[in-house]
Amino acid sequence: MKIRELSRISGVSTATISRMLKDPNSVKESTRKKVNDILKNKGLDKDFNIKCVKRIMLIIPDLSNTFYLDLFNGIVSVVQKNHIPFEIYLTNESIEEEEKIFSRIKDNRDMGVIWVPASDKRDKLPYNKNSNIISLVDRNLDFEDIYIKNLSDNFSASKKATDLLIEGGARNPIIITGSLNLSNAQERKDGFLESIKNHNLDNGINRVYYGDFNNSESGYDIVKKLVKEKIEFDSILAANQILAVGILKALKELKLSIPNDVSIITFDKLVNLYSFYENNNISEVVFPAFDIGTHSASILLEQKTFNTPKQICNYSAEFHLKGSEKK
Amino acid sequence: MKIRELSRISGVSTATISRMLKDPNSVKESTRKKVNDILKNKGLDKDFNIKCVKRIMLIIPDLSNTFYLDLFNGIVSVVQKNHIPFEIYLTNESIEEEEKIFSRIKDNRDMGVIWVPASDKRDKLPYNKNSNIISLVDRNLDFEDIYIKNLSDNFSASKKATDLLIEGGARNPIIITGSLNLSNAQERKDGFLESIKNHNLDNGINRVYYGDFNNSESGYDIVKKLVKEKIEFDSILAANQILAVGILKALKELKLSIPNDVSIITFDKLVNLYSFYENNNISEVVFPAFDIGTHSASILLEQKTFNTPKQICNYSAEFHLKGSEKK
DNA sequence: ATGAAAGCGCTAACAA
DNA sequence: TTGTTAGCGCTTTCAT
Repeated sequence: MKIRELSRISGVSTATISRMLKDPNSVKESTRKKVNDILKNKGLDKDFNIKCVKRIMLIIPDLSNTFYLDLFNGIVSVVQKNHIPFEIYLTNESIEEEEKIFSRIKDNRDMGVIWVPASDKRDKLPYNKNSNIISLVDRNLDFEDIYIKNLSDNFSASKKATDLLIEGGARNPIIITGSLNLSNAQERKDGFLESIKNHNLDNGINRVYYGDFNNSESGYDIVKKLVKEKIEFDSILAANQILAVGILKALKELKLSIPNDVSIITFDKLVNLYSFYENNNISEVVFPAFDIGTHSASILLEQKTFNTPKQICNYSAEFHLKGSEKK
Repeated sequence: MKIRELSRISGVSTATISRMLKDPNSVKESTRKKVNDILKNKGLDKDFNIKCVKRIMLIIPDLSNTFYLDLFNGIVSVVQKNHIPFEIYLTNESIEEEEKIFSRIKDNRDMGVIWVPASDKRDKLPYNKNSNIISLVDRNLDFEDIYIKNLSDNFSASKKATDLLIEGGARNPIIITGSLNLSNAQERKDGFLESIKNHNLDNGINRVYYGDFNNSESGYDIVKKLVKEKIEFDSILAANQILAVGILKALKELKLSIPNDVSIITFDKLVNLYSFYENNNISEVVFPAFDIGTHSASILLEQKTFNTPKQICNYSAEFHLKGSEKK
């Protein structure tokens, strides 16, 4: 099926059809409807993609943690069902790599991009908002030009997790979070501090320790150092899965029991293949990564124009409570 | 830069350039060289892709195990360096899904496909060999028309692993492998049996047990059942990582010590994030997944024609010996 | 906002 | 194997 044929059966000129396929908004609503109805009735949707976004690209730091892998699988489930070409690029948290990737697609106006930014630290966006439709995921950026955001409500989740720890008997909780370059780490810290304040606990800011979201050893080192320097704590909020692994190892070596000596909640799923082997009873704060993936992809496919209104979606965490939060 | 311009500066007609870009072999070597030299000298390689494969697609069951994830990362490292569009599709081991994906790309002659087949059980190939260039990975298929294969030498690796177990003192080794629908499972069984035969151990075929490569519980159940039914064994070759996890859990619950009561080697890396937390001293048979990924991608990008000669690459395993194989 | 018509860039047919 | 030429399909221009 060619434009000329569609023009013939719809009584609309080839030029108008051509315009419509490139940018639906450049054609009057009634004309568009006429052509679309014909496409639907004759089942020609496959020949002519009338959507604004005809393929999707995922730009993401890596696929090394379960959140990203679930996110990826969610996206795949949508693109595969809709027969949408799907590309993936890894930035390895490098802004330069990210810019290279964006520069290569700047002329592909039919490309929708699902983007997990490499870092929050940047002066400008790496793309032109008139070239690509972007669906931001997981890490927030403070630019006016980002219209679609799929974010985790880290602040509320962290606040609630801390509430649970304190209501579970913690008198002296701490948080071990990641670099403040990451909005996640920042927001999880802020939610923690909010709960601390609400419960009238003192020394809020002194309860915050900074590790590395990509390095278990940093969590391990922090716990070991605290104990060595006799800095007291009776409860830990681990701000991600990778830190939690190091923290748990340190607690084990120090023979501190969970939850009696130290209660704990961690962000992210600790479970994976090995959960079959190793029972773990650590309470988790889990964001619906798969759903975030399906939604961030679907919302791109629904776009009919570049002039999209702001669509900011905040996902709430699920709490998988297994007892480790209660003394 | 357009064909017309290249035609002008090279003194070759637009038609010939067009032909050359579509299939380099349709143009005389000297003419091709003349045009290619101009492209190189003027740095126009970016405008005209003179390769046969202009983009790469990975068709793979899933990304849930470390072998596939490493393979994926190897491929990504190549496509990203070469600025090659890269798509990925998951089949979830469904041949129907696989056929759908192939049918959608059958007219994209510039697409190179890296393919991990969903299953060995099939009557015909799901693609036309004149439409796409395929690089088969990990699972073998017995069709004449597959010219590029990147396979693991499962037979030799399994034979050597079994040799190590027996030389380490095993008198009564068994293998727990996967469904015979998978060439991996098949070949690992055959390598095991070869070693058994070479060492003049009896009852070869009775030493083989079949679990499910995707289900740890099957490995767990087999070990439990063997002990319950008092079927003796003093050594296990676990034919993949997922089975190994279940096997290890069963051995732990049965209080069978490794390697004294039962020596063991497993295929695939057991290490992952949790290796930081959980020390494991299990010997592993590991294929170079990352390298297989880079090679299977590179070999596609090097193709200059559809009439490619057979290129079958067999990768040897690395043995990460940690003592669990020696009694 | 639309259609007629010209234009663009690539490909296929054909002849040498 | 190559160039000429006609053609195809889509886009852009321009006039209304």
